Amino acid sequence: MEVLGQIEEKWRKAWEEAKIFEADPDPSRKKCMVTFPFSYMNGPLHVGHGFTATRVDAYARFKRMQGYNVLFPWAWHWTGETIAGASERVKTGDEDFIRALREVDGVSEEDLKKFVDPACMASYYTEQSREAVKRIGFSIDWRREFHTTSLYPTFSKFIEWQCERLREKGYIVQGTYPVVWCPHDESPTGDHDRQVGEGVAPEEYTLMKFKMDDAYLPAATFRPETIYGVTNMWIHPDADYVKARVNGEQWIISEIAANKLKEQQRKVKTVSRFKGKEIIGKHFLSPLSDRKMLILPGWFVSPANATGVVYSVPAHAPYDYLALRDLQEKPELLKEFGIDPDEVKKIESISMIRVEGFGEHPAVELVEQMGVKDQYDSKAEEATKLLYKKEFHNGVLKDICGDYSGRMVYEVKESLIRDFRERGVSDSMYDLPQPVVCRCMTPCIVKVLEEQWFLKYSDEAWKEKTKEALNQAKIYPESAIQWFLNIIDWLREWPCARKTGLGTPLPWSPGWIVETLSDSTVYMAFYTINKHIREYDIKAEQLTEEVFDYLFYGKGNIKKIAEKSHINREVLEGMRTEFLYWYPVDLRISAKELVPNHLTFFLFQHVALFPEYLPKGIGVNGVLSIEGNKMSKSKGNFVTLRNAINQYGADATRCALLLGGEGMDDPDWRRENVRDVRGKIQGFHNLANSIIETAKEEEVGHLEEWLISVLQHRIKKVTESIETLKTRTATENALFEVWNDFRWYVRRKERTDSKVLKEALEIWIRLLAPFAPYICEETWNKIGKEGFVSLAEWPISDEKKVNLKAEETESLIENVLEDTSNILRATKMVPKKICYYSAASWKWKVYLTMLEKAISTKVALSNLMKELMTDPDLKRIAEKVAKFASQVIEEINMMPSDKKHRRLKVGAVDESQALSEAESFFEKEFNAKVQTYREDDPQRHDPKRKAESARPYRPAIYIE
RNA sequence: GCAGCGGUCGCCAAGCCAGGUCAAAGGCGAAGGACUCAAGAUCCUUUCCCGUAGGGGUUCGCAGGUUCAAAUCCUGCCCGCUGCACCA
Repeated sequence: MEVLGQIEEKWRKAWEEAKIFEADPDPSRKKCMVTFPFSYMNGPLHVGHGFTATRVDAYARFKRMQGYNVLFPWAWHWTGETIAGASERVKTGDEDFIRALREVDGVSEEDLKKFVDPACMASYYTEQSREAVKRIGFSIDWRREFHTTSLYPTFSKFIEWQCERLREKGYIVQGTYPVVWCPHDESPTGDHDRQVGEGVAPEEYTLMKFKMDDAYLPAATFRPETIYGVTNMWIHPDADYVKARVNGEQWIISEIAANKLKEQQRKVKTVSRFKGKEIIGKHFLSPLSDRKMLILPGWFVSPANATGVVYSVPAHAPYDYLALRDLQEKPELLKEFGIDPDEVKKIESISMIRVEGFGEHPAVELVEQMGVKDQYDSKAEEATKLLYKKEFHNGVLKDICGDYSGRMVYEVKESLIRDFRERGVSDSMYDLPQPVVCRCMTPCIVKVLEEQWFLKYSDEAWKEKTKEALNQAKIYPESAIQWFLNIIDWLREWPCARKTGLGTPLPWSPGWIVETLSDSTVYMAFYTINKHIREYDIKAEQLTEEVFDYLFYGKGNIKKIAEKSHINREVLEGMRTEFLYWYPVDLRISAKELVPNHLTFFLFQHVALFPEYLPKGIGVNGVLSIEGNKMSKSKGNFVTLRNAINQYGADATRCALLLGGEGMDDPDWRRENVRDVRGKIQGFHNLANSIIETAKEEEVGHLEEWLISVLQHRIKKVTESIETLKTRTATENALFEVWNDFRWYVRRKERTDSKVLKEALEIWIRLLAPFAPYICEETWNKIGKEGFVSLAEWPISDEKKVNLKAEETESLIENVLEDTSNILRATKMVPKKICYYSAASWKWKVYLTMLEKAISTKVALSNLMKELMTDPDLKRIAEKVAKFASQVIEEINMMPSDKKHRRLKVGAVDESQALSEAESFFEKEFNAKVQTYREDDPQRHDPKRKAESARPYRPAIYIE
């Protein structure tokens, strides 16, 4: 381990000194720009990042070896609320959080003190992570590195330019929408920022406006269609209500509701304050029929829910029925409100929805059926939900429902809400169906956020073009394409600015900061020019819109731009060249969780801003788990990249990650596996060394031909796999399959001193280099090659070196080995002597004839025999021929066509020679004397007359 | 609920799109053996069941279907994982 560690350190330094990963434009070479989404610096990089990034790096290294001019840049994401929030938690002394920083991230006390400044925190993790990225051996051009936010002013200028261009094209618009809002943080509260209420979103209630004296009772409901069945009103007798002027009208609502409405763009002025009981017993009018009805006490009513005013439809709402029944059965409850019990008794349910499986009054039936006791019974909630669902999907509105009579509820719901609104009989308000509490422990409300900035991902034309962009790109794996298409359709306006957190202020609206998923979409273009910005120390002020327009669009007069910006003309041209050379992005890879947001935004924004430079490839991979569990700091199974490298080394970490999985499957990080892979790396090193040290034998025999031949297939497989980002398959082949080839060779040959073996090793090292670059660099050097393997030429599969005969002969030997062992196992014999009999040459003649026929048609025995009998030699032994043919006919008909072609091409194999040559091998394997004969050798030793059962590729076997 | 991915011989994981080479790659684990004074490393064998001659039987989430032939194609079902928006 110690040795491997030193090797890695040595080569990392060598790469750095030789600057081999610094890539500059070179028109004579094809370019390849690969990227990994910059990671968010609220913590150290972990092995999950490592997984995706290693895929990028393996591809980069592969392409570099293929001769491409490869650029793999790197940057850090600091934008957003999270770092600011984390820093805040340090400031306020959140013990759990601080413990995690100490224990998981290994932050020292001294550094911890600095974390009260979010920039220091981000900077700390950036330093740490850069170190890890270097040590794992990613082939990065560090000259282009940066981090986001206004703390990196030149990048901020780029974001400003991006926003301006988007707005100019009409892709950034303003809108007013309701959000879940934390009054303390003064910002929207996303799902992950919540202590309570995951998944809860603002819902719009319809408020039916019932007239009462000089005011309205705006009763809240999700089912305004039930207005036709209203019988009374519910008010909580003990809750606080107000009469308030709301946008010019007098409303009677709960006090809580009045406060809520203030946040929803309503002018609310409280006129008077009172307990609910004060209006109970009064009468009000239905907005549709002028029917006079009674306000009754409803203890189930929550003043915290919507307006705290509820109208009653006992025929269709279990709560309403229950509450009414309670009052009718216990008239004493009415006493304190001075209501005449007879008037309440006279209230009858009004049936207005017909629904299959129920009679006139579904709510009544359901309550009886489920045995709900009263309005306080928890089963009432259940019954309500059930009935709502039923009536919505299957309910038909009855004749008393005016224009909507005879229609299905779900059909008319939307237009009904709109109609009521237009006729002025209803209004609406937002509220949360369940409580939401922010992480800062403040209960959240709904706020209608005014004039927020949105990216207009709802734009149909934009969507269409984005689909085209997707279409022209290579997506790995292909199964992700459909997902992307769905996401493109599904996206709507995306809020692209926030009020708080780190980031770049919107240039035209400084109170707003560009949000994280919006400043991370086209920044790859910034890599191309940041090299110069850093080299020539170009200041943010110099990076005007005109400069960017020139660099990215070639717009404007360069002379004037150079003068105005005080950037050298040559420098500007160099930057322009650099952009033109590197763009578009050839490959971007991320975990699949970014498909519904970042990766799709990445496409959208390139369509908008760089339509000539659309991304060429996108890779999506699974999400890494740790020992089968989701990785998380609180679970204590958080594995940082740094720790992984410390424990197992870079090469082992890389290979273990790559071997974990490909496609969209979730790979799993297992200590056992990594440890083992580390052993393999060590083993490779040892084997390579022994081959290098002993190579001297010049002779090229059958086994050498075989090894070089099979290696050609491995080259092809690895090349194709990595090209299509099947990184697991690629690594598996480069590491294990090639290893097995070498192992078989050594086992058969019983020596490792062939020069061909060393040649084969040269191929192997190169095949493995993208995955385990350090150990390959070391062995490449040891084998005596000049230069870095990182820059060596990728092996090319050479058809001419494929030797089918050698391969088929070798597979013959393997078959014989296997068959012999099988016999030994079945008979439980300990062999003293083994005899092999190779098939007679007439059998080969028949066999090959059959193969040839089988290429085009299914071979029938009768036709075949007719043809064979035209050959006088065969005719003489017709009986034997017929017997043999019938034995192999099934095998031949079942044989897949490429195998038929192979064997035909190879023709007759000299099995006798092959077997004789392998005699000593078999003797060693079975620890017995081995003799080989031809089937028709008259001198053969064959007491059990086995020889005649010999078939091509299937010699007969006799064991004593 | 909507959408995406998946369910393979102890575990991880290929194969499935282009049906026969599939009892089904590779890795791990396990058992046995070689080497060694010993341990480790390495190498070999076995690892669904049966079998005294290279063979046979039962398998690829479940149930059907298509086909000479299905892990692979079709239909229905069951079970996991992930995403679903003001947020990285």
